[in-house]
Amino acid sequence: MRLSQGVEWALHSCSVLASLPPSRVLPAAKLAELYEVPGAYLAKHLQALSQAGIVESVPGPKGGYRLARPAADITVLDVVLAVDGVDAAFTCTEIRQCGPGECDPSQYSGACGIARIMWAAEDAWRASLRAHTIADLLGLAMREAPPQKLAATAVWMQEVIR
Amino acid sequence: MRLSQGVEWALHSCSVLASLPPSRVLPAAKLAELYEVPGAYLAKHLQALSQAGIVESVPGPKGGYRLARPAADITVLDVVLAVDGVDAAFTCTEIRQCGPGECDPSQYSGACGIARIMWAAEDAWRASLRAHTIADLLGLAMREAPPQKLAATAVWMQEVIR
DNA sequence: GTCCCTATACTCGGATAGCAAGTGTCCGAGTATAGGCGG
DNA sequence: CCGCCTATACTCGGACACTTGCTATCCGAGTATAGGGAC
Repeated sequence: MRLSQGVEWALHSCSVLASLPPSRVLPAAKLAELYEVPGAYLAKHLQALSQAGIVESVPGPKGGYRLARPAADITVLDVVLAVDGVDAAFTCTEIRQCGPGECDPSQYSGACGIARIMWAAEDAWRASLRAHTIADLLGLAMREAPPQKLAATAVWMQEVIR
Repeated sequence: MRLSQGVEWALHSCSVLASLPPSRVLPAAKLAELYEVPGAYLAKHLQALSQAGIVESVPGPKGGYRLARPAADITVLDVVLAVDGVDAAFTCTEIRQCGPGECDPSQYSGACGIARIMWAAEDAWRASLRAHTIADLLGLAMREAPPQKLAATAVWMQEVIR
């Protein structure tokens, strides 16, 4: 089980967008520059966030991205599902119904026990991610990043802000 | 995030192996027949379980696989990690250190906040899987499968058992 | 001087190649069995 | 009749193609701005 690289980028990007003044936007190219990642590829993930209604885009010059709602109303789970897809990691193919003594599917009450356990674990994973918001991420970064880094980022952002 | 198909097969296979009489074995080909899956591919996953010390193999005619320890001592997590790999789903590439104002890594105290949250969620997922054993799976199957299916499987197993 | 029009440049958005990992298959190494042979 | 030897057949184990999905990139559609011209 492996999580897409884009999840990390998307979470960091949302954290930065959360620090923008209201109604200001930041282009994808600048975000890519901030993290030294391929701009065109980061744009693809921001597109996914846009379609999920997490960020909204402003076209044209002076355009860019901003959060679509308050950072405290966006959970980490929202971002992860938007980038990585909403499908469950475990898919039950009902192989319990194969082999000797095949019965009518109606004979089985409820889902396969193995699937229930796997899905319960995923629910625990989702619940843990749902317990944190983008606002939490920004708070952590503000509190734990080196002061020198915070200052440099603030200066840089003043220059590229729209 | 997507879990390998082999995880489902491995869990079902372990559940069946748990129902074997002591010291008896079942060949991979018979397990594949029971679930109507490609035998050679299932063998690949059983190999992974063998290397992880979850099942042990008996070579030669009358050979096959059996659990390496009591079913109650094998957690679902053990099987999942053996088949899918032990690497964390989320990998932190420390992109927080990139961009303007780059500092010495020693300036950062502890892991990135985003990584901590993602890893905590994975811990919750692992804990949920660790709470169930192969013995639980067998119990569920015995209790919930249609009686007709249970009987047919028991007959089939008497024929192919080693 | 002011207003309007046009050309420009910059943004997002989706469609297009490349590559790694999961998927599926095959053949070789090793061993317990079954049959034949000798005593 | 009993024991030993050999050939056999069946098992696991690792090495080899193929497909799906993630990774990375490019070009076209749309818009706000800036400059120039007309009034």
